[in-house]
Amino acid sequence: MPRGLARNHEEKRDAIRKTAALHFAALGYGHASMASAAKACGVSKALIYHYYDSKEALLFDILSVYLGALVEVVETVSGEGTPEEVLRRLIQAIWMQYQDADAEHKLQLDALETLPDDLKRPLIEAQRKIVRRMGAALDALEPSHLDGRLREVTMTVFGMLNWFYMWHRPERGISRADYADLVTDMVLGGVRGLR
Amino acid sequence: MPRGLARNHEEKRDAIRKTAALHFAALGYGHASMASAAKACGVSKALIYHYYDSKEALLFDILSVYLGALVEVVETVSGEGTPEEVLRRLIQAIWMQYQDADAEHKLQLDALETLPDDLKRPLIEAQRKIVRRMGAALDALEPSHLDGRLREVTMTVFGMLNWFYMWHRPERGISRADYADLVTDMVLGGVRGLR
DNA sequence: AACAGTCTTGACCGATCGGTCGGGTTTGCG
DNA sequence: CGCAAACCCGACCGATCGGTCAAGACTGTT
Repeated sequence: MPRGLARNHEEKRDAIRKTAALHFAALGYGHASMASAAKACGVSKALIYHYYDSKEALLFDILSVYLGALVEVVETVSGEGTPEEVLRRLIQAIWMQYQDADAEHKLQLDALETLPDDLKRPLIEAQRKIVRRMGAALDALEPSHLDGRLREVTMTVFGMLNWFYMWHRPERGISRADYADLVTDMVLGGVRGLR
Repeated sequence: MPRGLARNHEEKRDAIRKTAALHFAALGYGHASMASAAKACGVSKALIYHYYDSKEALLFDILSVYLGALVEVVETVSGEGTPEEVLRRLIQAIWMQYQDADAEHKLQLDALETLPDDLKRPLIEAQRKIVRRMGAALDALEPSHLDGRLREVTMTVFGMLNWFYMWHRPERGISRADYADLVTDMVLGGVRGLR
């Protein structure tokens, strides 16, 4: 029984995953090739296939790691304090997790649909967990006020958050933390504004 | 000087543009091929190249027609009435224009960046016109209240609107018109909620 | 009727796609 | 040390990509 995995096996896999995510996000998953991704990673294409079975498997791993971390963060946000405080902490937590993961986030939006159903399913389930948590935090704000519109209101929140990377330029405009508070304030006021 | 364009030249071009937009949006622009688009249109690939110079030119025409119509609608919304009424009409107008253009809208989000700069520029300019109009409508709501945050608040509105197609299923949930009003109400309340 | 140019197609092009293969080098277990 | 498997690569594969071409059918102008 000679030789197991190299000590740095996981690190190298991590590096490929991260760099490939940046590359796929920059060029678009459909336009980016495995050859160009390999060049971006500074390794041969064959080496990527040593770590991953296929382009699809690589994409799945990128999204799976990203969404897994997001779910964990969301589910560990404490539920103490007023509903307003809980919502603010939840939005802040999601928002800080998005940081440094713009590529993975963008990839999730434009390439998740290209995965076959059996790979898509667990990722969708992770998204659902996150959405459910946000829905619960919103529902706690004004009992019975959001009846029948909880789903739609929840989605407006994710719309504000997910749209961010489409227009924000790091060098100008407000900080991420400030934007999270801005969104929280608008949601709090917006929910009260619903008649 | 024999023969000009066929009487139905424009109609056939329109049909190709519309069907290709649906096809590109369904498969993703990067994954969809001209051969598959041709099959979806029920014509040969060579015929598409009779009407369009390249895949890029086809994409540009799709986005150009779409954004052109959107700009026109946005710029003809009347400015009469209270600022709240103007905002509501503007959001309704954008929203109704999005209808039946989900494919073009989605395409704009995931493929615009793949165009070369000289083709991208006029489309970005069209987007800017729409954004400016929304910004002005928001700025009129609470003078001096949005100072320095107008850009970010404007983007939250487009986030709520643009995110819609990612989660909405036509057969369930609220109608488009109701969602437009929901967004308007949340924006009005949200802006007041900003401290 | 003759002709120029549109309309339409299937066959075809070089390039690139995702993926594989044979083989060289390295490394840990026996 | 010996050797099997991990690690790594250049070269290669069939398929498909965006795009072209030659040619037949059709049509409005002269």
